[in-house]
Amino acid sequence: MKHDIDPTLTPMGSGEPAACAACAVRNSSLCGALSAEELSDLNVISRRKTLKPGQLHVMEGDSAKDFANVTQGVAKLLRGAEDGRQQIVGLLFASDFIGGPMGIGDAEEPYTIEAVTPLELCIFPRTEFAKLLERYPAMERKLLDRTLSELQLAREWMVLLGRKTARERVASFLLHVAEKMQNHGCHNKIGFDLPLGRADIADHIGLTIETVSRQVTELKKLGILEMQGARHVVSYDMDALRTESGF
Amino acid sequence: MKHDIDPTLTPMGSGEPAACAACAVRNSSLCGALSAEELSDLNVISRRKTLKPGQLHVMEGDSAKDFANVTQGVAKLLRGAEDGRQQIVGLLFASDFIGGPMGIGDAEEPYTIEAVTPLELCIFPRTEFAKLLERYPAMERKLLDRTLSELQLAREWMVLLGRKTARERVASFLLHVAEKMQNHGCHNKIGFDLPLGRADIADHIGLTIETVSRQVTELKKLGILEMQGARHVVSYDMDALRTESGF
DNA sequence: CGCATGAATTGATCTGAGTCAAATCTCGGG
DNA sequence: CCCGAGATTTGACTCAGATCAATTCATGCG
Repeated sequence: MKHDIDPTLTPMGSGEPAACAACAVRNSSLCGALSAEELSDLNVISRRKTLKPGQLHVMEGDSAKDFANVTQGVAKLLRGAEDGRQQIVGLLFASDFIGGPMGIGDAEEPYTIEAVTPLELCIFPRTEFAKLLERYPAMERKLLDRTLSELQLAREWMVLLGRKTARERVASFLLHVAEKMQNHGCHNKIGFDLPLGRADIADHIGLTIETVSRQVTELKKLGILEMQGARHVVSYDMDALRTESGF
Repeated sequence: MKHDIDPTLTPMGSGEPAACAACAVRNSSLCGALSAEELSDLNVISRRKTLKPGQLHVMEGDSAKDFANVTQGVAKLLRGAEDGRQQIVGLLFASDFIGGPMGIGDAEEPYTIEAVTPLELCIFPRTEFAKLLERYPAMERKLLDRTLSELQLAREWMVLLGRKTARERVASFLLHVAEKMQNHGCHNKIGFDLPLGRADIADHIGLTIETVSRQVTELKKLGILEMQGARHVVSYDMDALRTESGF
């Protein structure tokens, strides 16, 4: 457990006037809905937060204090039971937005959010950000669009968890990560890194570590992919991987 | 397969000026965001659609033509594979809103929607409804809130599908339905009807018909509930049911 | 550069839920 | 009220994936 290490918080705002403008996810995140001038409204309320792998951003049950944007790295969204069983209900990549219940009043964090790689967040106090959403409908619309795609993804995952075999789950997971992580390669052959270890993969696709491992081995034997270390995947045939991923 | 029976479509609008005002889900649906006068904007574009159990409202892959409100009955939202496996990714009850991707352009229906009980929908043409959303931010906000709760529910279901045992799944499902269906009873003892048959329950919680049936039998043996016919549940101890439902 | 430690793989065995196959129940229609 | 089709339950057996138990591998550190 490395959960006790304190994350780093850096104020932005007036000191760095162009912080938002220079942001790596400026265009792909919610902020993309704002013009350069409007952006300064956001700039003044934002703070940067840096987390090391394993550190928690928020914990299930905490009172929700702010919204955030992921500017770098990968985080996992998880729900756990006392007995150790846990389910990763989502992964957060650069430009993803964090902000569960939108009501203005108090609210509880529905999930624990933990950094899986070094993580950089841009956080906004809850009430102030809510005001901005009201002022800039384009941003609220963008949030709605994103929420709808997350809903769709969650339901996709319900199909995976409810009806797919172990093989199909692993193949689907690899395809999902390949899409999200910048990868090199072309056509049918690409390489990419897994942000998660086997334990987290297992918790995301509803299997055990051992089963994940065995399925990866089988995909290697089928000549569909090759591992370079435990984290780097090279797929020789993405189409075949797609076939293995089921419907 | 009863899918070929045509549903009934009735125009509303000018002929029935007060149609919306008299609507059963007036206050609990999105429309609750509108004042009595504003409601007429909605009234003129809405049509009523009636489906019998088993009839489809839309099919996965169709081009999305409209949004809708459920005014009565229960529908299931499902995604299927060619080989017969299918997963119910959600249930729609009275006052739930139907409208997947919000973009103004063309879009595909992501799921098949099928009536499980006699169903009554209030449908709105896609583009016209989108315009109304822009005109009435309160309605758009309400849509965002609803979408967020659906996302939360979907993730809850991911936990069920990914980590819960058969017993826990059946108990969780019963609790979910008990909340959604109007039920009579008090305290710890309540009775309610299951809108779904065993096959649909199985497809919703990622089990087989037989396993669902066996788990229901066991819950009976434990004295937690009693069945009156296959569809009516009487639970003598909701707390015990909650315990069985796992985390 | 070797060593230690946690992560990943592999193997052997077990088991919860699936599959296949009958009963049995239920309920609408005649 | 009875009948029959479809839904549900029950039973016997199987199997995919879990569990338990060693290896083997990778990587960071002294």
